[in-house]
Amino acid sequence: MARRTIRDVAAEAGVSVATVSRVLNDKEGVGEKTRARVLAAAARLGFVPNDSARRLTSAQPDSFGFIVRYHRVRRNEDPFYSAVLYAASAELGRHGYQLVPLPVGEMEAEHLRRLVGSGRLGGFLLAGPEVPAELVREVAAQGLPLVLIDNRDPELPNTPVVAGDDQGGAAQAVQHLLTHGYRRFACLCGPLTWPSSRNRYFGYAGALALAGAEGGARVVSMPETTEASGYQALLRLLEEVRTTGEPMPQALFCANDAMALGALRAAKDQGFRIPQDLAIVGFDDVAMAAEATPPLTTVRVFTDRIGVAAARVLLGMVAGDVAAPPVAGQTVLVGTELVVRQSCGCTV
Amino acid sequence: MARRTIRDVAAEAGVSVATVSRVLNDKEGVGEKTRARVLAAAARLGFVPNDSARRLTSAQPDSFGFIVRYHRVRRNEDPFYSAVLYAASAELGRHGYQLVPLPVGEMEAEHLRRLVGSGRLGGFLLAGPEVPAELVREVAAQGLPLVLIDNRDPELPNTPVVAGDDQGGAAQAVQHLLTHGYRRFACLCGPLTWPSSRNRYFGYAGALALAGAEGGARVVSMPETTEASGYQALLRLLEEVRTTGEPMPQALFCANDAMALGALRAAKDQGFRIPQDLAIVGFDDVAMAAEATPPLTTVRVFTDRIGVAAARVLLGMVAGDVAAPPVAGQTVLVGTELVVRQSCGCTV
DNA sequence: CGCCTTTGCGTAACCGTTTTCTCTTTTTGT
DNA sequence: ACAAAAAGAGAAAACGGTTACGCAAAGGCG
Repeated sequence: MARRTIRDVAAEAGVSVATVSRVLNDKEGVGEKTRARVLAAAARLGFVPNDSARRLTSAQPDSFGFIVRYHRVRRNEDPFYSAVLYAASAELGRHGYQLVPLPVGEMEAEHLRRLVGSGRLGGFLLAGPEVPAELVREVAAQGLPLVLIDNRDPELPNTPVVAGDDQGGAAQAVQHLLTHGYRRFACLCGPLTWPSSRNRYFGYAGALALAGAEGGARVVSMPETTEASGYQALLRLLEEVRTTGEPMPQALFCANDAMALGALRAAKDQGFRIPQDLAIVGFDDVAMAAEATPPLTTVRVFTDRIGVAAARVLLGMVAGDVAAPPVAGQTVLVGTELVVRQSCGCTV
Repeated sequence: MARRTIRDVAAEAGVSVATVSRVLNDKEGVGEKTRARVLAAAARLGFVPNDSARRLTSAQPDSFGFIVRYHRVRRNEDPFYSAVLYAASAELGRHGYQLVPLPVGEMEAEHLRRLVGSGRLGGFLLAGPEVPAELVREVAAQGLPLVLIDNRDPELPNTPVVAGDDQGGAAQAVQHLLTHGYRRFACLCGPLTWPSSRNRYFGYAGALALAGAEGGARVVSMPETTEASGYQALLRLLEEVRTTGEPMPQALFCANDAMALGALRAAKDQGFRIPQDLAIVGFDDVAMAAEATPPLTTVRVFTDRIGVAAARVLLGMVAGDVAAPPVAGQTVLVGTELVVRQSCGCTV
């Protein structure tokens, strides 16, 4: 079927093109009967409006950029944000927008300049804590809507943030460990400057303080959050226990599953039985978590929901698209879910 | 700075809009001096052409769809294709196109229909073996260029395919194992209907046949290629060895790192020393491979290059964009690289 | 040196929408 | 029943490019 234009629809319905346009854009000032007639004609002809022509006059943006640090994704190191990307893409697509993946390494390319320069970009989604600060500023300087995912930039105090509820999830995990009767804890995490590590630590420490657990909120912070870091972190913890003569923690809260898996390996290497000698819980619920020995109790992060939430905030920021624009400086926290397996001491 | 139009440039250069258009599109029929003058004027004004207006007349597509099975990416189960996506996106962007992520679950949405209906989509990249056949057919039925990544559909014999050199990489790995003096092998892999498992098995079996190794090309095929499958596969292999009374293999070739990691774990659980009692090599070179004990020797797959290659093939298929359109039915194999660590028996 | 073919450039129509302005028609108030 | 106001629908002018066509100047030829 040849492509139909608004004129074909007008002819088919016996009205003018202006009327068809009004009907298709839900503008008022069209009679009920005429409206129905136009709609029917459009459906009969299988009419699909031409985006380019529409954009030409209205000059509305038609896409958003999704910025993420390229090297992370490049070597299969972090599957996390691709789920966010897909979910956000689907949600924006539902509203007629496209989401363009913008790996950081390519930012300076002609592509981006054309996109921004031609006014097609309506804003940005910026994922992860490892995006260079100057890039964030450059993006912000475009004056376009910006939503941070799993990040937070002190220089952009009014930029909305969407993230998993790290603090709440961590508290939930610790509270579960407390029901097992454990009283001495340790936390293994990444740099406390990274929002996710920091918030998870806060949740852990807060829940412990609330419960009045012994020994305070012990923490081992590593420069990375990989499996290897988790392994090293446990060794370091053991070393500390040995030198200080303090009692060994009974339960370990790890800021992500990769670290938890590393700690689990290290603990087993050192002769600990898990969870009898040491309980471990992780965070994220990656695929491997369920397959560890013992299966890892962890906090599930709904990456797809984070993507959808971020997309909605962005949509709220482009004028006139959604009734309720976000409040300046707001943070949207997407709920988490405790997935109880066996590494915590449960025997399901 | 207010947005400049082609008319501004024409005025600035003292020529007509037609001439400016010709210069900007590298059409012939413009004098050298005039061309230079126009270019200078455009640069001076910071002119960026309006994509929508351009598309309105020429009706050229401006984006491509990247289709992948949604559920895989959703729960962080497969980071593989996101690297492909980003690389392809960057490459297409370099040529002025956008790449739109199209999770399979959303295919039927209004978004896709609009995209296809309004003629903006110039074709599709389709990643992975788990995309439903009827979807592939539906996409193919659009009559738009289609490139398969890590897939192959017997019903689409003339559709170009881009993939890693599974067979070559596997052969390379086996040849390396042969230099260690091993003569009895086994292969752990997923369904032999999946192109990647199948091709890796072929490379393994071929290299063995060429070397005349004992015991033929033993293989354990599992329905999945997860870490858990690898664990089970090794147990099954042991069981077979026990019941048949055949000698234990000396080296294991696994069709991906997840399975290799699982097999490694199982082997250690069964009291094998790696690599002294059993050598293991994997495929993919995921982040965890380097952190295993012992570090896993594996075949690195350049997911980013696969993305770029796929993008180039697609670009070659849209008329008039690249000089050399791909040959019908061609397959582009992206080279792999053996990463020697310690699980193969090397002591670096 | 005049005729014919190139070559270089400008004019204007067109692509498919949205939107302003205008002209009818209908509704409302008295 | 009549003027005034409101509502519905059409004509035409944008939007910012591309391109068919036409015309002038430059070059080739006998």
